Amino acid sequence: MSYNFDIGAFIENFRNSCSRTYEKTFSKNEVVTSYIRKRQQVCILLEGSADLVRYDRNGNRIIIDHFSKNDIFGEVFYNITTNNELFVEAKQKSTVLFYSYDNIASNCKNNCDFHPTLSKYFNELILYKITDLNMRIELLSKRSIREKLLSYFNLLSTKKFSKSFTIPFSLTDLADYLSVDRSAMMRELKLLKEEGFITKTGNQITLLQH
Amino acid sequence: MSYNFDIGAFIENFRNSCSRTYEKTFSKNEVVTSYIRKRQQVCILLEGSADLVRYDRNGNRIIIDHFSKNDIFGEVFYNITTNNELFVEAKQKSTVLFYSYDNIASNCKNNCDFHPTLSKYFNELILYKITDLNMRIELLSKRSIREKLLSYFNLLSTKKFSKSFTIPFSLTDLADYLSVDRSAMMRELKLLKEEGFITKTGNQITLLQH
DNA sequence: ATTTTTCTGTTGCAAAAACAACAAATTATT
DNA sequence: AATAATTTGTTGTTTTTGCAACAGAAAAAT
Repeated sequence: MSYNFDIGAFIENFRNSCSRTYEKTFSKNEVVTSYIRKRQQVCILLEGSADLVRYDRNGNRIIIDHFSKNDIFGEVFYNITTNNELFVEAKQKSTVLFYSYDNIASNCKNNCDFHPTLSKYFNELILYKITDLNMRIELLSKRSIREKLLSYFNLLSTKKFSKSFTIPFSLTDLADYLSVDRSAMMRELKLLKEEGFITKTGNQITLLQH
Repeated sequence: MSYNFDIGAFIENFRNSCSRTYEKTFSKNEVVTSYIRKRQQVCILLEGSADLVRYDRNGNRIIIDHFSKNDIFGEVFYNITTNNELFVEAKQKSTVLFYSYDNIASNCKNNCDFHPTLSKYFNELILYKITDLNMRIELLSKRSIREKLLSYFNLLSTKKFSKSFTIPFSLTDLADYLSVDRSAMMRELKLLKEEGFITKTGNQITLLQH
């Protein structure tokens, strides 16, 4: 995600200005938070990467969302309707800033610099989140693995302003993200290479004009 | 969508209090708006129903989102990254209230009652929108037509607090919404009936304990 | 009231995806 | 540095889905 304003710089400056926020660091595979009951927790990923995942009855893991630096997440964004619990899992050593939505919506009583400013940016933050979710829906609504892969690659390419880019996942996780079988996806990747759509070295992809 | 506050009543009271908003009525299949370039347009559906749709190269129609009374939509929520144009199409006679996001984010210079109040509720509105999008992602990430159907039915059932409910789509549109082939979906519906998961009379579905 | 259009329901067949199982390569861990 | 664990890559087989084509029902238009 990239914003019109420099949220990274903003957070750097303000992260310690209110005692009602706190930071915590998580190691790989640790559960950052789980979405169970309605809490007012909002989280910003300061460093590292994390996934929002669900495990269904069949034991399939679904990566609902993937977060990287400066992404915002939390239960406020996700009214639970299903019985299944959702987890945010750190994919590597990650630092997360926690704060309460109450202190954004109403005013933080602490008279701090942090919350009013965040408040001001909060709208823009969630509009970007919506854009992100819409893109995800567009990906998932593609009818074949090939189309999903190519759409996703185009997306990454557009973000990087380059025909070459790195997949921010392991291929195993990419399959869960696109909600397809991993081996079927591998087969399709192979075909895309053979048919001259892409080149691939490890997680580095280059889109070719076909 | 249902909100904690009565947005319907709010809109009824305030819709005419600012000259910077306007209403328009559309007949069935008319294009309400299209998402092309970055405009500040926000829309609320006062009456009727409408779909956000896209047509891809293969001529497939994808129903990206489905709107009913009091739903909010507009380009602000959707940064266009693909080349494809998006349309909002009225599914029946519909009335839409248009206003500008500028008048929410900054203050409306008109000194009206409408915009400040909307401002206040806007956060909650978009948080509900996010919840909706997340549910959609959960549906689309289901790996089979059967799972998609059952998840969607469970959702409708939960919303209505009843095992019986009406599909708010034609079956043709439902297939586009779940992003599956219509005939394959019909086949699966038939199997679900035969195997005692559901009963179905027209668009009325009842979930049975299996 | 009749015609036209859209929607529902079905089916055979082809194509695509999932499942399963395994070897090789890479990355973590001790 | 050696071992364990995870990820990548591959392929045969089964299952599911998409495609195509059509008839009947329902809804909309004239």
